[in-house]
Amino acid sequence: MAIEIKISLNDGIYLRDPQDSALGRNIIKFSILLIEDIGFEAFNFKKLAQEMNSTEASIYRYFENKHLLLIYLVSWYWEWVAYLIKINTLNIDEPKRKLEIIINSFVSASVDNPSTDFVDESKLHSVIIAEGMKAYRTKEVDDENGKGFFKNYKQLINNVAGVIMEINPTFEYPYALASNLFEMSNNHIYFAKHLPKLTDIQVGKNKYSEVEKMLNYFAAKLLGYEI
Amino acid sequence: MAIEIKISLNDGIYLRDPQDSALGRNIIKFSILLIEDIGFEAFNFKKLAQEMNSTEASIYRYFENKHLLLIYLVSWYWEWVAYLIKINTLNIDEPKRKLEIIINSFVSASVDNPSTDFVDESKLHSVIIAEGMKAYRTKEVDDENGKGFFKNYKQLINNVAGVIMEINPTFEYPYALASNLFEMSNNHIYFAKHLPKLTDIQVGKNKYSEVEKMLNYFAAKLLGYEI
DNA sequence: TTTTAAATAATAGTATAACTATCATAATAA
DNA sequence: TTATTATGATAGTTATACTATTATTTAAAA
Repeated sequence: MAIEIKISLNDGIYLRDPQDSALGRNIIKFSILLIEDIGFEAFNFKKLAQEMNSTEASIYRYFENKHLLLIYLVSWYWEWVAYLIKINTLNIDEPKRKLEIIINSFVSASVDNPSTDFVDESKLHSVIIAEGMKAYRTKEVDDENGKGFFKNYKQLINNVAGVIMEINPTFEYPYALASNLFEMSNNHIYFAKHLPKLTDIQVGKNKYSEVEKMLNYFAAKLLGYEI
Repeated sequence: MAIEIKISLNDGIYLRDPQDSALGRNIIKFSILLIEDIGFEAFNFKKLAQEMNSTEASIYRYFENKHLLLIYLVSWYWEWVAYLIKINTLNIDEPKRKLEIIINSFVSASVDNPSTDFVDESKLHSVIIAEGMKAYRTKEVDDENGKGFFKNYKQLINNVAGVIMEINPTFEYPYALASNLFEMSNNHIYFAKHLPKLTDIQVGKNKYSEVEKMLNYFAAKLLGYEI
């Protein structure tokens, strides 16, 4: 029996909570698959409706537009990573070990760890790597940030920054390092796949161990400890 | 008298070279202003035509679509930064000092250093910070990379990686550090302006000295030297 | 169980975006 | 001066991003 987690997200993002109905869950499920397949620019609600045997109008009852659907997916991902970090660091006291687990969670949020049957975390991770930043690189960012749409991300970074400060209380850039580790993780997986001249690491199919090693190295050097 | 630099960009990006005509230069000039103003998603050729008192059809004779125009702007920016780095490191031998100049160029490519009268480098920098990554986070990236559309970026990173290897020949991630310094620079300027909880630094109006300080600190720590 | 309400489907319609085509006119080059 | 090319003016096509309406199914309440 699968444990069902109800992920808690800002209800301003959606018109009707997609977790509460079969149609809603289908929207999430198929949007991840379709965005991964054709990319966010080519993705639209008409194609999504076709893919899931529903109608455009039905999808519009859940999300105002595809931009807000992307924010939903991205928020889901952030919550999912936060959850992974939480359960995997529950019994850990050593902050350096905690950061190692955090980095592992950034890199391998993909693997073998399903939260629900309708979200394929591995594909969601692919979507985040390729499209995630488009959720907050828009002219609406200030308005949407004011509405709390990005609080999951800020919360996640806040938690990571806390661990960084535990490791080295005099380090001047805990928040910047935290967000950079997350962004760098996604960036360099993307670079390795598409623009390899921009990185030194290589990745295999869902094998991101070199990225993990690099992030651990960066963190250790910056915070002044040996791995 | 202003020195006119003809920037050399991959001619697959455009249909007709915008540098070669008044209309073309206007397209570049006004697209920067308009994208900065309304954002890339809301930007289109019809609005651009209105803004510059021309027609949609005329603009389409220069660029296939707005995506390729963005690639053009981004490539211009990369070339511009590379040029800045080149002239400012001409007489510098010390690689640490070179990296300092590189970081300064990433951060303040904006200020007081016009290359041409039709490109406002400061506004272009703003556009790159907010929209730059959208040029290469698309489903077409592999195809376009194959056509050489991103070679300006790869070249720039290659040069920076060269300096990094001069400083520390045993450092394992010269390309990743180079691209990360560039991406981090734009990211944290953006974060400081729009999502300040994701960073530790603050920025003023075109005053990015804290970003510069942070990047210098990161570089020094990672490469093992004192600033 | 029926009746009522709510969710979804089916269909149609509008406005705008993203182009393409055609022809006239202006500027430039041969 | 004529031929060529660039631009402008205008119109048209297809696709996207929605909104509206009504019918039908499903679920909840009485």
